[in-house]
Amino acid sequence: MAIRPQRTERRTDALSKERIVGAAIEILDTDGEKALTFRALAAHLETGSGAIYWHVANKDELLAAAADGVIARVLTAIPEEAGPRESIRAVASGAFDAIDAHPWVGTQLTREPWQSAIVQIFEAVGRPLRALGVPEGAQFDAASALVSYLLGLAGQYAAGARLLPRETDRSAFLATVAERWTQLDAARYPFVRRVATQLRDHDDREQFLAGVDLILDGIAAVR
Amino acid sequence: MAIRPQRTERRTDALSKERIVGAAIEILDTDGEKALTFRALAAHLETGSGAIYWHVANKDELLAAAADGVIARVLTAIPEEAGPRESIRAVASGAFDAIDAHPWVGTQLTREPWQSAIVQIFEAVGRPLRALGVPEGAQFDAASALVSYLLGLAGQYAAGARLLPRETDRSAFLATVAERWTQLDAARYPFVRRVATQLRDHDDREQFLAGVDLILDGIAAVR
DNA sequence: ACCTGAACACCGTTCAAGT
DNA sequence: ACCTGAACACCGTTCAAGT
Repeated sequence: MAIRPQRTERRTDALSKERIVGAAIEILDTDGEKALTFRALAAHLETGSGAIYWHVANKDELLAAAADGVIARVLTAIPEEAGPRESIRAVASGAFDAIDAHPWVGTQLTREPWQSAIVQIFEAVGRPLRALGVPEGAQFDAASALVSYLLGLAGQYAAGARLLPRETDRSAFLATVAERWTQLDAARYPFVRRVATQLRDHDDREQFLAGVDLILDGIAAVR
Repeated sequence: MAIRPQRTERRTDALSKERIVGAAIEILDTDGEKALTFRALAAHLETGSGAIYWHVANKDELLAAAADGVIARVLTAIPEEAGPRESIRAVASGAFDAIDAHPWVGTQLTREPWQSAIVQIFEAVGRPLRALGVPEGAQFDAASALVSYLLGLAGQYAAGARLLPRETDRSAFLATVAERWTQLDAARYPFVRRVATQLRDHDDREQFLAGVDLILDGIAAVR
């Protein structure tokens, strides 16, 4: 209702790590992992490719910062008040949704285990373990198992997205793989053939959370 | 004791997919992932880089074939007579050892979930589930969880190896990361700080198998 | 049918030169 | 201090030309 005064548009032309990372995320989201090059990024920011190196050490740092930004946003959105088990499930499903929305995050997370995004996830998954009654000595293994599982699925999911540029949807992709599974040698691959139809019809998110529950059940069993 | 006759060295000069994959594995093992280029491979095989494309579609296929070869060898070495749980543990530790010996396998496995090596692992891990008493409807999720976990760890392990060219050993690397963890903000990272010393002192293989047991316990609990 | 190796179309990164 | 953009040192892949 109020007529806003002509804003004296603050110039944001100056390069900064934030602007660079933001532009990188934009390119990754809209055009995919392969599209992020320093040349494309420089064009997007209307600068020279060398300028980026003034603010960012190299491409690894750029990708790590981009993944860190996405994950940090997801983790801060998780309510703290929930019980420990719900809290861990919330972290896991938050991470899943982030990777679903930004498949390149899945690729990046599996590239450097010591990067900030991983440490954040490790903390968020590990902290509730004490309240869950897991003995001190078992918490490190338990948190590592959860994080490894999450990263494994993240990697597979990202690989799928890397294959499908945009056209095919995931269910068509799964149907193709399932079809291939049914044609495997019956003597060598009885199990794979048997579950091929389940591959075709399953829901990724549900299956991911089923795995988290499996691990949580295992953790509870040890306790 | 017996004096072997002068062997009439069979000429194996002709290129073939096997020879190419064998040479690729050799380069990957001795010089690391980055060293495998078509130029290096061609030099190793004393041919032109274009010749390789007559036998192999592209680099993805080459890497998949290399990983497939390593994994197939590991899986056939596993005794069938063991109980279902021991069988799954044997597959997991076999895969771990293969990735430990050839870290590039870890990278490759996480790149294409539909590749032959993954299907082999999926089969080897899924087949014993029936004998374990897991209901038909739960076997797909259980096998997927085990494979995702394995791939997650494989990726992390490979990333570590990618970082350390050759000099530093893994324990020094873990000590460095652990040291960084102890310097994190106490309010935001209480858990990570608490387990930092465990990171430094833990055994990767033991922790990996602890995770497998955790998942197997979870699977047993559901049953 | 299979091999050769120059050429093409890219990369990430560096660095002298500018402002 | 920060930016420019050509240049460097690579890649994977293609393809005309050979045998």
